[in-house]
Amino acid sequence: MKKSITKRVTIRDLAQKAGTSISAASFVMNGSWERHRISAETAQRVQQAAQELGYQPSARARALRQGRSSLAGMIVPHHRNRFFAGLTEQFEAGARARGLVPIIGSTQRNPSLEITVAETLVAQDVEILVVAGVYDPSRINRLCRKRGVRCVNVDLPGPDSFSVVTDNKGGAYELTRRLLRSLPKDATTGFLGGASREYATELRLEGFRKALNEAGNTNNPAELCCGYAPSAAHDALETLYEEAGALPRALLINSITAFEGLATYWRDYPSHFSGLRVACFDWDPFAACLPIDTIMLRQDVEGLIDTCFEWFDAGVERAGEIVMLPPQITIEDPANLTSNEK
Amino acid sequence: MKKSITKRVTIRDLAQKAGTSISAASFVMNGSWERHRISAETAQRVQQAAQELGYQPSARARALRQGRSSLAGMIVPHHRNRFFAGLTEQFEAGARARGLVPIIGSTQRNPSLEITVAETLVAQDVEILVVAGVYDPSRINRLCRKRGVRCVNVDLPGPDSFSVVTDNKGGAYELTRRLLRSLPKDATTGFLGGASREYATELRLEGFRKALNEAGNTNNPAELCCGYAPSAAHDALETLYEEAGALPRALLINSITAFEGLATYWRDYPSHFSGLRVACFDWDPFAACLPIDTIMLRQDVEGLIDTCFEWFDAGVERAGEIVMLPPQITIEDPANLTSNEK
DNA sequence: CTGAAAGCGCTTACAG
DNA sequence: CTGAAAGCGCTTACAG
Repeated sequence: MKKSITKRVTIRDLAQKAGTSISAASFVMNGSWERHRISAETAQRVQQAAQELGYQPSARARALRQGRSSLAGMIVPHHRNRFFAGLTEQFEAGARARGLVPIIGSTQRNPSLEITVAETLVAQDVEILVVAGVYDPSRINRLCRKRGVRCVNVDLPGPDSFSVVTDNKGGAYELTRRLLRSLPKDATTGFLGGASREYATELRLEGFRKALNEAGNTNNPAELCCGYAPSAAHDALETLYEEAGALPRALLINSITAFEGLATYWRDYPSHFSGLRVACFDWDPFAACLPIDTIMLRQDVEGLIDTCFEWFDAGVERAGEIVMLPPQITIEDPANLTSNEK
Repeated sequence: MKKSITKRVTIRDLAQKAGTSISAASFVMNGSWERHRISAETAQRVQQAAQELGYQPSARARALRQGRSSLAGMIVPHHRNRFFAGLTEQFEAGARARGLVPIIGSTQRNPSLEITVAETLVAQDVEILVVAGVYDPSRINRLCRKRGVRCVNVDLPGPDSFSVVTDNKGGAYELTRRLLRSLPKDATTGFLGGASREYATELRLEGFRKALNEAGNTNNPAELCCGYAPSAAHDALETLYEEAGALPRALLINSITAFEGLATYWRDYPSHFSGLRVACFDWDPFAACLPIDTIMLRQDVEGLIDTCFEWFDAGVERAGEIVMLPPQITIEDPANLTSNEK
């Protein structure tokens, strides 16, 4: 005995109202009625009835029957910067272009939330899972494999799935080279943010050191891998200043969140920045407006996601393979990048 | 070049492996086995088998059977600023706390995408739909009503659903009052961004004008409702400067995206800003570091979303009712605080 | 051209 | 205590 207030309009109601069989109604609703030689007049009646009833098929019932969910899942740490916001928006667009409904879960860099979110997405039978910026992609990769979900890593690669990443070493190398231009050969330098022993940070450090070597800079750089929190970056700068009596002439900032700490430090002590050049491995429109001598790099957000979908479309697994994308643009004028803002 | 054909593990496989009936397996899997007097030994066997098989129930099959999807939907324009990023993160947390899987769709302020996204969410049978920053909430509200989906508007209210919004008029009034402090009584003023005839913009304009009136400022303010695009705000400032020969002494910026345009304009012409005070109806950490004399307001993102869920939990419809929340914090750039207050 | 029927993977009232 | 069976709302091969 059902006693729901608004009872769902089902395909049965639709068929009844249109005076057709259920299958005819189904064929009309998903556009295959001509192929099934339903008469135009019948199709018309069904569409009319659907209109009047406000009928819309249940995506879940359809998915269950068809064995495919039409859902596309993605995991990111959060949405609070342009890199992740760009990834998720591109992901949404790519998913919709393929008739998939995007589901994005954020994990706040919390390892246990990561696995929980992955499990809920897998339980929804997502057809693809894009994993970005998690603590341990392998666990998620294996979970997906077990459940037959196609999984791809972005930003941080893993041995158990196909991965697509930015050329961290090359990008950091190029940034550092530009940073050192027009500075004295043995200028003091520093690297701020990220976590040592972490994939991206290590590679960026390598690129940073390589550029220093090539420039013949023999000064020991300050390497401050203080994590991603803005406050930690702020404090690291403060300590550095107190110990050395000055900030380094050239600073490579590893991630926009660390740059946030630098911005607040700059606001507190603008005079400490005179003659100082900064480069940042990421981009933000407001950050680019600060009157700090800064070069910003923008990762190829669109390319990263597009590559994931191309891999998905091709249907070939390529587990363990890593595609590396060059950072797209080195930004000195952010004005041309804000055009897609509304 | 191989595609693994992993057949889905169903509850039937689980029951078979554990040597129990399907219903027993089901009871064990969703934790109600004690209530159904399944022996501990049987439960143990089922859990063991589930572990070995990597069995996880299909959320969609369960949803279909139970008549509830455990999905929570939200619509936002995009994720590229702290206001919307904050809303979606709070929404995710609230949904997960209730055992719901969050699905967030962004629409890039495109009216036809808005309705498409709403339809896909409704087709997924979301149990609640939170609508923020769309062009026309009413259409979506009606769609939901027809399909029995509980719908709530955030930011922009509508007559057909419960709505929760920031106190736009009060916030703008307060911002403007602070803006005018220590400025001459008849200082030139301006309002930049948003769209005239739009709900939030009109109310903020009202608050702005009210504060001007109270201050006895009889100067005609420049009201530039140029939309939300940073480039439009930038151009509006440029035009204003050319026409008037100077920017107004006090500027209220309606939304952080318009402030982005102001930031780029400031970068191009910092000298135009001397003696100028700015207030912004939104907040961004980098924007707050710019050396512009700025007061920023932060909407109560947490409160807005929490109120939605409280309404959802209560189960009462309250269509047409509007709950208004005061902006939570007024953030002032500490760099500029020394001369003023605190 | 159209309809009756099986079945996707679950849950749960009911019978044993 | 446990199992057989109905049914959620669809799709589609198959029979008529």
